[in-house]
Amino acid sequence: MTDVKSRKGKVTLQDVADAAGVSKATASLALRENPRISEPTRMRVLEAVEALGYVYNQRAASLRTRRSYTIGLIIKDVSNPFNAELTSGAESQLADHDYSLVLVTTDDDLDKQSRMVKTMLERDVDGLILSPVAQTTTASMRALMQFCPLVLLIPYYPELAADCVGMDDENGTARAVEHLLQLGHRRIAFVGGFAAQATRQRRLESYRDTLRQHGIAFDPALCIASPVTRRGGYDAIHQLLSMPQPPSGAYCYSDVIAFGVMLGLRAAGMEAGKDFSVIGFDDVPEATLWHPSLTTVSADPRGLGENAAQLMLRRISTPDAPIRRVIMPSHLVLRDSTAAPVSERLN
Amino acid sequence: MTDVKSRKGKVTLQDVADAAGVSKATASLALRENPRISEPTRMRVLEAVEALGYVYNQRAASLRTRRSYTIGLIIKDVSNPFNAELTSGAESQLADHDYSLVLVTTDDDLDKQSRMVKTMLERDVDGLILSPVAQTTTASMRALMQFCPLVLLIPYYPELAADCVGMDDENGTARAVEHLLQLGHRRIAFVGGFAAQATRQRRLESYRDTLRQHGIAFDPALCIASPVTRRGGYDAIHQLLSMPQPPSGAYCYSDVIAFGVMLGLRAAGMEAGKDFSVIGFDDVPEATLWHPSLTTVSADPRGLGENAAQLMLRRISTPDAPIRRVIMPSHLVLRDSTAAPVSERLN
DNA sequence: AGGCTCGATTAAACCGATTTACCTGGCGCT
DNA sequence: AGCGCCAGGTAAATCGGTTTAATCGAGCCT
Repeated sequence: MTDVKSRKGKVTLQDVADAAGVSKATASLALRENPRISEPTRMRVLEAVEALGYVYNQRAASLRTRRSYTIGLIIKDVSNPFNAELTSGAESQLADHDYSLVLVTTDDDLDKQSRMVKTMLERDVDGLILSPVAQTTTASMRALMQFCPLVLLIPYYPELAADCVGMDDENGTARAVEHLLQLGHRRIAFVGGFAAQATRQRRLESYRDTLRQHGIAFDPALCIASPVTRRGGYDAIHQLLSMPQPPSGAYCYSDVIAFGVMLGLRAAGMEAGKDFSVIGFDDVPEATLWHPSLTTVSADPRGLGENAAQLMLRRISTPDAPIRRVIMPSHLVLRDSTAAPVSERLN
Repeated sequence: MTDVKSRKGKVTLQDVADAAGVSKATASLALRENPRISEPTRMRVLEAVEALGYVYNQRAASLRTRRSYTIGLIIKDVSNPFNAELTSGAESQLADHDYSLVLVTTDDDLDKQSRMVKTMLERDVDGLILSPVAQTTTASMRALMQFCPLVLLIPYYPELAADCVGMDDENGTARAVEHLLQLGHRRIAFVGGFAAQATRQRRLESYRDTLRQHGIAFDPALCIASPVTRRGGYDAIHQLLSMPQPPSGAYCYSDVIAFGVMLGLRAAGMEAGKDFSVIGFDDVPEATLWHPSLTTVSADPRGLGENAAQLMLRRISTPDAPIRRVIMPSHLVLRDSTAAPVSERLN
């Protein structure tokens, strides 16, 4: 019986070579299936590997090959379902190509982001997929690109020549707002997020444009900023309902916000899809399951992660390929949280 | 202006040493704050680092130091909220100690798990946190432990001398079943999971014991196996409701299953917390938000991840420390999905 | 002046692989 | 016999750090 644990240190390629009666170089070439090594010799090496329980040391190899087969993913937080799906998509895509995912989170803190980026560079990842926190400067990202391939996630920076994958915020927003308009809503709130967020700016602009195209004036009082949490949505709807002329529907910055809004409605004795219409953004898995189920803009977070990984792999294999920006299509998923406004039905 | 990108290859420690007019050894020692290097010299090195934009290569260093500051986390799937929380807890705990998390998933497939374990060993992680798929043999885990420190997650193996963190399935289950009994339920189903799962075996046993202690015979027909998905719960409740003597409540293997059961009830024109009682396990964030909110055994997934990371860090710093098994306490969270059975209320 | 200590620095070995350039023995050909 | 060529293999350099043992000069003592 071959006892592996009896060896104090790890088994190295040199040990394998010795056992097979060849040189280290030959052992290396044999394992990498180089045709210069004859079949019988290769077999002897393979047997030695088996007998000694050798495990290849990718880390040592990477020093020479300059490939770590490791990609860093920097996001704000894994526990939220959108990011969890995104991570899952990226991980599986990378695993399919023998890359590993190093996951770090920033807690939406610029300082922590800087530290984490530094850590990743020191870990010598082959590339970095980054979902930058709001305050990240384009200059710092440009600097980062000099150190390793970079793929940007979600809030995309048009002025930065970097691969990125974002969502079609404009189209999704337009569909959502149009849906509410067609149902007969005239006072439609925009709920959640903060002004600094680039994504929110695009959606807000699109919301405003869509309203204007339908001859409705933009009312800043209907636009509520809030943290992207259920609590944020909960508080926002409370504020909206206590207005002299409350809205009859809300387009929310994210599903999470929309859930909060729905909870707030319930607390106020109202129900989404009956007394008030709610639309979210993201289409997280729970959206189907809420009661009522949530009408939302479907954003396919897993697809985002997969695409980001693919862009990264492409960039690594063809460093000089032209910049590619992937805009993931988003579409409105009609469910039960939207209906004609009460006033309309009374007529 | 110091132009970093103009350098073709990366800036190496040798470059720094040259710029500072010292040897590579001195530069290395200076950066690691070795007291043997005088302060003025250290300053010169630091300036050179700054001027050249040097980034430390942890990977190269690890070859000599035998520390990669990297921990592998192998779970079935990140997209489910329980695992997402767990991952988040582990990641933040590791990051606090300057370790990075390499995340891989197995899709609950033994074969993929083997491949991933191998990949992690080749990547030379300092330790492995593993949530083994059901069919994993103790022998294979024992073998694995000879290669790197191992912390086991969730389904713990009492016969294996390994650090592990699990949940108090017995106590949680007993509380859940007792709650239903106290409400007056007599026919209580056990829903979800497959017989091969060690965790399920423990819960099932505890369910049976609790019933017996209260003088209720175990009815195998009330025990439904199913995949751990919403669909699984949905189908199971359908099957249960079509029995001649259907149960009046169900203790579910996980919240996800419980959600499926609630959906199935709704599809059958019934409502949890009114016509039927449902208890879950895990207390995922959505549990609060369902309508009705879910009574469930709270399992603190984030705490599990944090504890696993802590065990790993401890094992690395003190390799000979005695084995530690952490059992996370679980307690019943009463919400709205449980109530006295209809029959009881008619009396 | 010679011997000693001590603090600061460095040369060189090392970690575990890859890769290049070189070596060697046998074969075919003239 | 002499030559070139080729298949198969290897020595040694390399990647970018760490670490040990040696060096070196200055200061102190007698």
